[in-house]
Amino acid sequence: MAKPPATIRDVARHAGLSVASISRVLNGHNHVHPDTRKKVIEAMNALGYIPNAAARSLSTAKSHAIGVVLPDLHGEFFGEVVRGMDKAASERGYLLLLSTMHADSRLAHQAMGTMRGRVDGLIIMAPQLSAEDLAQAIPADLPAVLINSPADATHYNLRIDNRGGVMLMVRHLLAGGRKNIVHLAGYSGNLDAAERADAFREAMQMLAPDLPVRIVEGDFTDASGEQLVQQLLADGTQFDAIFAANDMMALGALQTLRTVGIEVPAKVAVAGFDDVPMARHLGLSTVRVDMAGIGERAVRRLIDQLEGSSEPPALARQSPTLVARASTGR
Amino acid sequence: MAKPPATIRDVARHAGLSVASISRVLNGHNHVHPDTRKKVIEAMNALGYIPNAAARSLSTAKSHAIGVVLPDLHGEFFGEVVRGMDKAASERGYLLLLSTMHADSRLAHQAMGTMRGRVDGLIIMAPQLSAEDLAQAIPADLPAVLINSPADATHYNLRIDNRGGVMLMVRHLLAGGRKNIVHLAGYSGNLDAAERADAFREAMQMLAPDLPVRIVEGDFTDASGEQLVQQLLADGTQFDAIFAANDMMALGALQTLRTVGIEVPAKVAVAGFDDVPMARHLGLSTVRVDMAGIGERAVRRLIDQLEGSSEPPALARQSPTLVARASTGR
DNA sequence: CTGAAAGCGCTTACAG
DNA sequence: CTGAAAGCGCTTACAG
Repeated sequence: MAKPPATIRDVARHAGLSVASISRVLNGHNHVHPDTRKKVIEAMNALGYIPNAAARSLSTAKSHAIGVVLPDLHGEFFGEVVRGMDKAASERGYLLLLSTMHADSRLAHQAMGTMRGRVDGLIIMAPQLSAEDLAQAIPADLPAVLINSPADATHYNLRIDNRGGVMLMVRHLLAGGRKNIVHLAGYSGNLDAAERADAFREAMQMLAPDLPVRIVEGDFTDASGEQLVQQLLADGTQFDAIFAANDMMALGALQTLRTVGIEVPAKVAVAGFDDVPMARHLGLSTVRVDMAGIGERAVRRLIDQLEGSSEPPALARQSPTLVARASTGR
Repeated sequence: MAKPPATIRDVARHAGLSVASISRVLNGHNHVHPDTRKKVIEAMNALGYIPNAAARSLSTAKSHAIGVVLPDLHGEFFGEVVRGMDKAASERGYLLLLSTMHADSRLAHQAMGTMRGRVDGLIIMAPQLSAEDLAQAIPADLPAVLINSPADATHYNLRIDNRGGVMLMVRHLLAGGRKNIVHLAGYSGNLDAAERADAFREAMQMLAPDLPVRIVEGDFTDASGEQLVQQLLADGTQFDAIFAANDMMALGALQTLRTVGIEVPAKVAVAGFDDVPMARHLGLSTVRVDMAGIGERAVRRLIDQLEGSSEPPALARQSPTLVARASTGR
């Protein structure tokens, strides 16, 4: 508010040098005499000089900022993934420009448009967009890395290794002696839900070909988990394990089982996917996805790309881990 | 990657006008002939023109970006508060530059320094910093709005109305006929913990002057909630209600009570503060704070300040609401 | 209502 | 190793 901030010219004047020299030490160039460097640094400190980022960007055509476009993430995930991104970005001297995006693809387009010209690249998480809408929304001239988004031949896409995670849990349930496992799937429009259901089928086929494979579809809410299990009971379906496509549905299942007095894990084992904090609290076995790790990897990869050490686009998978708790055994 | 993006000169050439005219319609200035405006818009569309944000910032000395400095927020809070901020910011045409900050005050300083020159103002949430460290870390020339931070005469500070929230819950517990309420406080270094404990004392004094006031100190973790209640039981303390300073401690309390077979709410009512998702699931009564609302208000207020309609700095409070569930009565 | 031109604060060949 | 100068792409008085 008081005096206008010092510019590079003020520093040059103060140090008795040219602006070019100031710029050189600012950017860590070689070919600067140690004495000169010292004088410059003193002058900068004396004036409390901070380079103007806009001027810098205009000159270099680089913003050193990364745009992050995320959906309306529920629960912890938002915080976790952003934390990972922030870590990776700040380590490499980048700043994060954030925009949450709603399911509407027009808004997605708009969100990315606003960022264009202000960021060097984009990280996009758009599980709810179609491949076409997504392709349309990404500005053609901006490097981008995708997270949990529909396939796309031109961008690096980081996804959860759903197959691996499901395999871990199915193996765990079978090892516990379960014979009749029912999978509560998420709603079919969701990429991860679909992959988990497919993976369940495959895992059963592979690990226990003569056991029955049952899949019923819910919508990722606890209410649907409750309902689905009520339905199974009403139908007289035999089962000794419930493997839900996410923790919320698993919690719903637990709720119903408790209500009707079916012991967990004695009679029925229950497992989820995600490892929300509640899972630990309720002793729910689950599959943990390292969201912070995904955020970190995505940013690292984007920066590598921006700075030239890029490899061809690919589909990478973040491996989940098994978290065994009381709900699947003692 | 292909051709370099169009500049304002390209648009001017394409439209057969001067760059000044392009700029005028871009900025919605009056005194532009409708025909001219039309030509400009056509040219912009034809070239897919997007103004260069850096050049704009350099000219206007405004970035239309807001820096957000948040601590390592646990759980949902991070996502919720950012969502609120993003909403308010995008409504007014601002972008959010995000940086998470760790407890270390040097890092706080650094985080804010990086933002300086790239943002028009700052939103800072620094519950863990001392007033001095905070004052030191905020660049003097940047407008800033504080959230849940130590008092400061020069900035608007938005905090949770802990008194109001505690009052609601104490009134609720008393209305349920509880006579011996024990408050599980958070660790004393925390601002909100201290306010909640004080507020508890005051509320009891005011609403039920002849009932005993008991406060024991924990540290906001569920483990400390478990421990504290075990201790109360071991000491033979009489109580028919536990009001914890946050939900995690309340969950710990529930855990201990269940373990030893004390019925909730028949024998002991349990209440928390925050309304984490788990609270709903476990039927825990609590006090809900609208974090998204806080984020929204903070951003609105900062933008008002940036755009001139500022009022003097003040301490504002976001009112919580009572969420009564099974743990405090039927 | 429109255009020519200066200026915002940097970076970077180009000379020296 | 250092400096003078052009240029990045806008905005905005200043004339007309």
